[in-house]
Amino acid sequence: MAISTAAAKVGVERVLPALAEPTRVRLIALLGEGETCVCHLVAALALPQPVVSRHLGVLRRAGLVAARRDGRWMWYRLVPGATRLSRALVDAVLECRDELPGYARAAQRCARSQARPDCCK
Amino acid sequence: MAISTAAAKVGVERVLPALAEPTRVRLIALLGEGETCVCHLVAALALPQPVVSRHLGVLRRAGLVAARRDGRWMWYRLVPGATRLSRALVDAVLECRDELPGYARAAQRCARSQARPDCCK
DNA sequence: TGCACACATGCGCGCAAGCGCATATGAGGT
DNA sequence: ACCTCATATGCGCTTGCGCGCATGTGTGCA
Repeated sequence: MAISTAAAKVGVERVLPALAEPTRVRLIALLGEGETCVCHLVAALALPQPVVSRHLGVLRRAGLVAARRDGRWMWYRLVPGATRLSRALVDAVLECRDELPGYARAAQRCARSQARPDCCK
Repeated sequence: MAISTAAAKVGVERVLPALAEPTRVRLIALLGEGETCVCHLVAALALPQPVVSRHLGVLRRAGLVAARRDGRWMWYRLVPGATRLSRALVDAVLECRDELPGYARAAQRCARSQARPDCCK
């Protein structure tokens, strides 16, 4: 079962502010590639772990992503069809992820991090 | 010619923060009904005129709306296809405008304001 | 049970965003 | 020219947000 604090009814006015942050937009874009462990997201964005964790919490409370625990690791994924609005917004972001400043490098770092066999099993 | 300070290349990171404000989302929703004079928007939202004007400025600089002067009045409209992203975002907002808190009353006040013949000619 | 690791959260600070207020700008009318 | 009206903008203040840092929580392992 997911942890995700059961956001359920989030509402428009909570989803849009969640996407107002460049780092959070990049997180959405990265998660568009598939479920990802937090350690890889930290490596991808080259930011301190508490910063990434906080942003993930905002996205989770906005109902945009969900978390799953696997041992000591947490895996985050996009929530596919939370709301029509959130679906449309996420799709819009994913469609233009190549325009995001620094996204290419982040995705590269994310892939490199996932390739290392010494983390997340 | 429109006034709109030529936003041209706006970018994702500027469009999304512009939509992070509930008042600005309601403005987008109202303008989805068609070109509207500022005085009607002020009446619709029941907010001080400088507040509305400021939010319109943010939306204009984000490339989401454009302004046209008609005598002493300013008419604002949605910019249809500024970016694929902005189009998708605006469409998403328009599709869920009925979920916006207080939007129904605002639209009603906007219609009433437009019905009065003693303003905006 | 004690430690190590991965992640989340409380606290304090600095900065940017929004608002209220007054004022500037631009257009029309007399 | 002067005044009026509609809208935009400068200023000071308050509030919220994001960050750095330290610490708490949950899990696996010995």
